[in-house]
Amino acid sequence: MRSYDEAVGLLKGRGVRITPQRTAILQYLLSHRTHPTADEIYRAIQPSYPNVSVATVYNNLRAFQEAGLVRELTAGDHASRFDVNMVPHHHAVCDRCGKIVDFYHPQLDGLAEAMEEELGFAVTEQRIEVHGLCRECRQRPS
Amino acid sequence: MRSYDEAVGLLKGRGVRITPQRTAILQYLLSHRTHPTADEIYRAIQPSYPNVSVATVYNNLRAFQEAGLVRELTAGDHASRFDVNMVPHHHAVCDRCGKIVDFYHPQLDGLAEAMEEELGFAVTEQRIEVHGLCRECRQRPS
DNA sequence: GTTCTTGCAAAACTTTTGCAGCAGT
DNA sequence: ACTGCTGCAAAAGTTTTGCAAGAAC
Repeated sequence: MRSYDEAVGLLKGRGVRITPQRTAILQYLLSHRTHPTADEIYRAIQPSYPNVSVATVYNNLRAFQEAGLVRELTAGDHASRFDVNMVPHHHAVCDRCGKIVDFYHPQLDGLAEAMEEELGFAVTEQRIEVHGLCRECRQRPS
Repeated sequence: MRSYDEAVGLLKGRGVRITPQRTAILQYLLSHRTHPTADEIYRAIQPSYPNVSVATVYNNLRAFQEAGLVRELTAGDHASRFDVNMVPHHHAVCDRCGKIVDFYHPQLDGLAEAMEEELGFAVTEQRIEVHGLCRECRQRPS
């Protein structure tokens, strides 16, 4: 998912109404590709929409998920994180600074087919997370 | 990690004391390779150890993690799950019955090296989760 | 004996829910 | 106008914490 218009088009196509709150959440997700938590989104849009509630953020993130617009991730801490990038990709989570870098590696293609053959498992989603230290944190003393 | 004795040896080697509660948790993990949640473990050992507290289960799962004996997973629901299998492997989560099947596929080897070269990222852990329907659930009507 | 662990209750935090009023289509 | 969304507060669920008493080494 790249542009706001594209995202709104998708939502409308699935019968999801466009409200100011949803616009705000969507804009935040699209302009901060940092895989924020629900609470981060809430605090970010709070100044401009002083009366959005946390519940609304959760409701809408779920609505977006059901529409196939975002996925829910987990970075190891105990709060879900959300990702609007629907192009297949994976995540490198830095365990020191918490940053999540998207990456793609062709080595991981074909896994779904292999699993279907070997285990009879019908894959609907791959969730590949690699943990470690990013380039910057490696060069910094602990 | 395969046997109880092996696990206890590792814990002792790291200065982790062996208590009845820890024994119970460990035995449960080793005999139920179902990647239970903290609460499942709590309820399972409750009859035999009527006064263990949930806090103790959490404390000990964390102690085990720090000793490198278990890893924390997430199956998409909002409770952490715990895994004693320290042999490199991945997880196929059935989104209908919740079962987690361990699997290993050589296609996933070498990923860490590739990431180090391309992104300068020092990988400490791979967390590969595939979601979908298991063989049994596919054959069952929804 | 020393130090780590337990157990309790309470707190902190994340996520969901019910429902009256409101807004998008 | 219809239907779905919002916002509030409250509930449900998960995880952490403080501390005195007890247990492992």
